Amino acid sequence: MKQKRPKYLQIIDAAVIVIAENGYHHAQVSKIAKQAGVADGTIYLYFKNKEDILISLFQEKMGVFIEKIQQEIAGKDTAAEKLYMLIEKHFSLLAEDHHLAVVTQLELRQSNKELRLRINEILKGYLNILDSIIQTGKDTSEFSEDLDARLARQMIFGTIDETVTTWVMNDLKFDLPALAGNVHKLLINGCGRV
Amino acid sequence: MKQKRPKYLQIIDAAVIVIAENGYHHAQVSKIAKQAGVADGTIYLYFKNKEDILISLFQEKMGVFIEKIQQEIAGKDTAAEKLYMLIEKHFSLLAEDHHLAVVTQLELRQSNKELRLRINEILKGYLNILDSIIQTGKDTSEFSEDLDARLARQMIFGTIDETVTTWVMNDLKFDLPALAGNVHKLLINGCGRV
Amino acid sequence: MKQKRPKYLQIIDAAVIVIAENGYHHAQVSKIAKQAGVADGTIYLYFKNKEDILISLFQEKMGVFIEKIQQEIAGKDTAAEKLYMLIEKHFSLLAEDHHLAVVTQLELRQSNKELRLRINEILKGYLNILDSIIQTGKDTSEFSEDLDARLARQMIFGTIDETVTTWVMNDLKFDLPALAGNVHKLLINGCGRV
Amino acid sequence: MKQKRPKYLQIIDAAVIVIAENGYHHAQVSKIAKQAGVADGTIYLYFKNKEDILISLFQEKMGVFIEKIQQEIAGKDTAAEKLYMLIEKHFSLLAEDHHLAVVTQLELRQSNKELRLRINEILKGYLNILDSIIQTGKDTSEFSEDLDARLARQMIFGTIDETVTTWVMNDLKFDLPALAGNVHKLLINGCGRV
DNA sequence: CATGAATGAGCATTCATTCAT
DNA sequence: TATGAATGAATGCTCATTCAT
Repeated sequence: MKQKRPKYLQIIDAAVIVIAENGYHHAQVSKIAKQAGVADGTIYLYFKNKEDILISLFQEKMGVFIEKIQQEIAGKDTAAEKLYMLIEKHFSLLAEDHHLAVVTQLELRQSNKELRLRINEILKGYLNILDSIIQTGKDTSEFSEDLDARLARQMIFGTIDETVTTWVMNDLKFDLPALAGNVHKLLINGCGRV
Repeated sequence: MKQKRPKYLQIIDAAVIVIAENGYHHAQVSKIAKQAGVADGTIYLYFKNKEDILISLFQEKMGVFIEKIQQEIAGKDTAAEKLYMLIEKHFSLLAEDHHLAVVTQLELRQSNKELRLRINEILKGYLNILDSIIQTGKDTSEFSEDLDARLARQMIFGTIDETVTTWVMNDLKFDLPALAGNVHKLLINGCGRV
Repeated sequence: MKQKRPKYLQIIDAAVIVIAENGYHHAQVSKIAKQAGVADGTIYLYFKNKEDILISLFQEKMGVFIEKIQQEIAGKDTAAEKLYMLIEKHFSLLAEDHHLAVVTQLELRQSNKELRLRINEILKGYLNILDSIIQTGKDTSEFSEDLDARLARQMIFGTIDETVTTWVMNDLKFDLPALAGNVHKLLINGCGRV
Repeated sequence: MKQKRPKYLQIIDAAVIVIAENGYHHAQVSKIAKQAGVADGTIYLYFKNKEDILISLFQEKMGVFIEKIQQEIAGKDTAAEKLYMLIEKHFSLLAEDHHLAVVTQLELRQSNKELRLRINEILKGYLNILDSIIQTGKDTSEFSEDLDARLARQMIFGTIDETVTTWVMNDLKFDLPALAGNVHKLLINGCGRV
């Protein structure tokens, strides 16, 4: 598996740094190669093309992201508790890695539609977690049973995503994890029984 | 009336079509000119450069968008009614103009950070409407008085935007305006008293 | 005759100013029109094309230049005196009109070979004066009778021209007319009997 | 030896040919690349931009030019002899390379002021040789001790340059090196004691 | 005579990808 | 595996000139 070779991750980490510091459109393959300490041609021994670097980057980072969140919510029983842990972890993981935050919220969105669709594919792992939380909420009667699961998922994801994007657009100045409580309250209200 | 600058709007409308059909990165100035039925050089009699076309496009279309929404909500008294009209109009206006929907949800987001910041500036007009609805809700006690206005705005905008983007990403297949009622219920719950 | 119409000279004077201030390659027809206070299209009622403006400019200004120099040297009897007056007048006329100096020494030389050949045609009037001075010198035995007239003319013209160009390249800082005496001495030596 | 950068000289030689044959303003980078037998992009591995090609061209060719002239005059004792060798070599070197003659006398002068200033910088090496010859002349009492060195340099350079330009403008038809003797006589007279 | 909106040909430069070593 | 020199397609913008009014 290519993931096991050290240069694979080395190049992905270099890509995150180069994209965060130079922006998506100025992140040339040669810059990534230099940052990774390899020759330009070496990139193509580990990735099919430039797009493959970006896909793999998102896949790799999102994989870790999802895994950590799942660990956090595994021990919780209620949907409310699970949702809180998800929001809190989502915010704190990005607050800990500014480069990654910039890359996922701003830069990677400048890619074309095709790449965005493939990124959406990867995102499904995250959305599945949301679906399972919503289902939990219905099972425990925390949420209304006729709650539209897809819309609820869009509300939760849209709200979290918009909040993070606003934070990044504001140059990561305010304390993102501190908002977890209020965001959680809003979303629980939205999903809850009236 | 804008009849005095027919070519200006002619070029903007051409840009929407060309970007929607070819994607942001393949929307060459010459294609826009051909679509508008003018010479390449004519573009530069009305716009400073290519970026100026995009800014102006967003400004022009968003201006009409905001105006129509404001007309809809002006006659309503409660925050709930205002919010419903906003969601319904937002969805139906985009459902009526698929080209514009694709351009604003997908293509224009591929622009660089600078352009994105200028687009955000223009978006503030829309966000101001949201703020005034939230304020109305607090005044009428529909919403909790300690509701965090900024987060509420992010939830409303994030949810609506995510819903529209999902619709566009699904090739505009499902009935977007039909979702207005459920989205409204979710958001009102979220903002409401517990 | 087109020369009699006031706008003809108005446009030529505007061209001198615009070229001097913006450089040959940034002297657009529209700038010249604006400086002359006429519409772009009006230029083409008086000149065939842009090149015609430049040719006419040189012709018009060089005509006055030659006339004034001829008046100065007409009353002198010796070649030495005539040459001195020519040098002195050449220097002082350009020192009096910095715009014209910049245009003839620097900017007009950036034109293509064809235009340069036509400018050379016009310059022949000036070179004829030099030839007549050299002939005078031979007649009066001031100059050696086997002096190569063409080379002598090139030496005189080359030296004067190089001196003026050096002055312009040095931003017209030093006192050009003050050099007339020394330049004259050098050239008279060069042409003179050994 | 410059064998280490064969493509560098290859491109410069191609540029001389392309500019001589097409004129400065029609010497596109792609034409130079094709003439040099490399891809367009390869040009930019060796030169910063198009202007850099022209600067380097002049530098490279003028460097060789100056070196050869210095070798010629090194063995001579008198200013007169040195000046003769300089003129003769200057004429014969250009007579041997018509392309280079056209490029330096006509085409490169069509560049903008900035480029011309940089060319003047490079020319200083040549002018320094003239200065040293003039100094030699003063030392040996061949030249008047109160000869204005700067004007003398301008006379020598102006005369030689004007002669070469006239030759180029006449389509290199007459025998340039054959003029060396007469030009030399004129200049020595000009600088000499009366 | 005068206007000025409209035209459209022309070109330097970047950068993802390849391949001989 | 690893290198890095070489490739070549692709595009926004300017400005001299025209012509309907």
